[in-house]
Amino acid sequence: MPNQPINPKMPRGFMTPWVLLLLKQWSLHGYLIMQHLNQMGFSEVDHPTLYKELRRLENEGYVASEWQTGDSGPAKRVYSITDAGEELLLGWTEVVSGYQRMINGFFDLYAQAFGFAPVGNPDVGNPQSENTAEKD
Amino acid sequence: MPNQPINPKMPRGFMTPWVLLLLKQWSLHGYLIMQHLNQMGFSEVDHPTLYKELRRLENEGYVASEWQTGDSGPAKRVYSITDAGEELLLGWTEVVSGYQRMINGFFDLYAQAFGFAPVGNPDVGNPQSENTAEKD
DNA sequence: GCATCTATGTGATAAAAGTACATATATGGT
DNA sequence: ACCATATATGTACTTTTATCACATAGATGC
Repeated sequence: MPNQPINPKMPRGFMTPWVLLLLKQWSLHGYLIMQHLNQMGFSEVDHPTLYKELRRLENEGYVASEWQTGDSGPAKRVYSITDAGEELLLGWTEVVSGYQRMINGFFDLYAQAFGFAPVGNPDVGNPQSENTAEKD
Repeated sequence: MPNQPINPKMPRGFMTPWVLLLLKQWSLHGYLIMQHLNQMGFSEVDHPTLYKELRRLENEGYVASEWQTGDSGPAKRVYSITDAGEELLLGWTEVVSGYQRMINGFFDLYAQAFGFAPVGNPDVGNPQSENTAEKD
């Protein structure tokens, strides 16, 4: 395993549909969104990146926020999705479907190139022994 | 469908594993790699981005290139993967598996939020009529 | 009193991507 | 002969994006 150069940075454009979908399901503040994203596999979301993205989405009318004081701890800016945001989410969902097809294509080619699917990938039956590779 | 703000740009870090995998399977020059990537779903790969990425991968020893003159048309810089590149590909494959899990998580949450999977998504059986949504 | 967790933000810098420009071979059309 | 287009690769500049460091503040545990 190479240890240095892999930087699986999730770009803002990759994060957006997840944020919109989370806000479709729940009303959340930034800190909670960050924790949800981490749970869903986003490695170490940079919090300024997320807060700036939320601000941008709000400026463009896709989410709305209001301060939640009252309860314990520091004030929370709670976001909820708008109608425009739900529409945007539908468009982004098609994009994520495209990502999914690309990833399926990756593992198809992987199986072609190596003769078997990588360990842990549910795509193919992972023989690992009955190696029917036919590389030329 | 929103028409303006969705930018499904594939970042370089997203493109890398596909490039390495293509070069694991074949020796290709940049122009052909670009066409393969387009076929695999990368929308409009920016050619300077790809050429710079190939140059970077070569500088870091993950691919090697040699000029192919001789045949018709302009000279082609044909790339092939190195041993280090194959190792890197294995690392990236795990990352792509992570992407896959994230996308599966997206569609799971989508089904939760909307009560059904989006049209065209193979994840769930797409009832679309027997809508058993249980949104609170 | 101090560290840590929660919670949100700003400002400066560094990295990355996109745009425009540039070159060259080859082919097909007018 | 000239032009447009497809192939094929590249550089330079600008803009966008992301990261890092810094900053604040309430609450809890030691």
